Amino acid sequence: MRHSTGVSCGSCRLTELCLPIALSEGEMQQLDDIVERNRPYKKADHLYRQHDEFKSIFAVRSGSFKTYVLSSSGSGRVTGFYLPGEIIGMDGIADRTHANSSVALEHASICEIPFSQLESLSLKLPSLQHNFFSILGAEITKDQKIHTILSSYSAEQRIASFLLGVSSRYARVGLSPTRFHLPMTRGDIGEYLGLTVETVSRLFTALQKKGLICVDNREIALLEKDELRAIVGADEF
Amino acid sequence: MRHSTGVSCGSCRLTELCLPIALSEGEMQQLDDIVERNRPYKKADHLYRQHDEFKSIFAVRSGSFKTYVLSSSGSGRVTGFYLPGEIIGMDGIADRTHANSSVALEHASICEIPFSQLESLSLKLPSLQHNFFSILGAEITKDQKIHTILSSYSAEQRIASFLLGVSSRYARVGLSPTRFHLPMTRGDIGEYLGLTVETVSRLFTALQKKGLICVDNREIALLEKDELRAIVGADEF
DNA sequence: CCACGATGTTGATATAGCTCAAAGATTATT
DNA sequence: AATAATCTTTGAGCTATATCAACATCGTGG
Repeated sequence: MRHSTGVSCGSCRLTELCLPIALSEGEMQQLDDIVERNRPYKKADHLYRQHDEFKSIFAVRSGSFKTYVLSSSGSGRVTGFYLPGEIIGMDGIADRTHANSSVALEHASICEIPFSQLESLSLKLPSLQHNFFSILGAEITKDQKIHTILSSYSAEQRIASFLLGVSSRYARVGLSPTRFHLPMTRGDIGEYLGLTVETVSRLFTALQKKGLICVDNREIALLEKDELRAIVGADEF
Repeated sequence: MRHSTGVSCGSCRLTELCLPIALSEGEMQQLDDIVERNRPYKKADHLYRQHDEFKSIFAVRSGSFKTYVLSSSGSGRVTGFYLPGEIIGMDGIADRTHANSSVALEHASICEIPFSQLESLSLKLPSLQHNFFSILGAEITKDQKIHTILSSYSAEQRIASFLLGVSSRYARVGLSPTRFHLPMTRGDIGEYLGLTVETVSRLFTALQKKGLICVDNREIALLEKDELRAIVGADEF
């Protein structure tokens, strides 16, 4: 079901960060033809649910999403956050079934790219195939980095790393890397980082007391990025 | 540098688990032509190192590898183990530089697939492109599962999950899912699972005392798989 | 074949982060 | 605007796992 929005890849402000990087006019038009720009999503709307059949990947145009899995014991675990210019849904490629659920954290709009059509078009457009390989590779690199964070960082390092990560992701789409709004709850952050809500909250407070950040509910200012980097220690960011 | 081994994708026992799944004779021949079957690797030989230029992905033909990153503080963290029939090196696709180092845990042999040639050939062979997308997708799904394990499982659950995971990976290549040899040290397992060597060792002992496994140094027998599954709790394996 | 470094085990103690609890702040609903 | 629901913060005590230490075993190179 096509929703008329007047938006096209060519006119999208995120073109340079998304699938169409380095595509020619004509190529972009072909990609444009398979992209579906659905109705906007509102907070708590699901893009797909765990075990749903995998049909498409989704580019976040505005707003944000989280992905999560439910353990059989009921409590969920957040597996990722997706901001504008990022791609959701690659967890379904391998076995044609989504391994996560995906839900909007706020009003959001997406571009849906039917996977089978993306595959066909990738055979014709070498640049598109190349871009998509890169996007899959970037997802792998990102996931492995979180592996390292979860297996070896202290709670303070995790939070510092998380804030710096969000910062550079906002910077990527032209937003401020030092003042931003967190679309997710402390609980979501905790589930994502393997910490409890209480620990997340305490560390936000502690980092504020040290003067490294300024917290006003979900509004965050990074005051001393270098000191945050020093906490993380590694050669990242 | 080509090494003559008399081995081809067509004659490889792992064909059905590797890149060539569902390729025709002729297609497989074309893939075969770009695969390089290098000299065997011996224990502690590196396949590539962190920051090396990314040129190829590698299929493990025999033996095993681990991938790891070194934190600036010196101590490494293991990011993955690779057994026969599995693909290493996808951590370099996105930014053309390997994010991990990769080292043989024992005598091993691999098939090297130069990435640029794989890309070109994927444009011509839809099945190959499809397979490679699936392999990348599977890596993503696997990494996200570890995310969940590290962010929410107890030490005992991590070890049980790890053993069941290794079991099914050996089963996949036709080896016993109940009796197998672990190619990695307790320390490697600990780094991978975010635990200390001591905790890993203690849990092996504890699971043995409970009668769920039998441990003889690196030789493992899974005696009560169902109980191991019950420990993990989730709906996995 | 011996010796030495690497690996594995076990015990005692410390601590980072969890759990439980309760109250305050924000957001959603009627 | 009032009320309910969700989210956030803070405190006090607990526990799973880390740390430190000592010893046992394995396997590899001389």
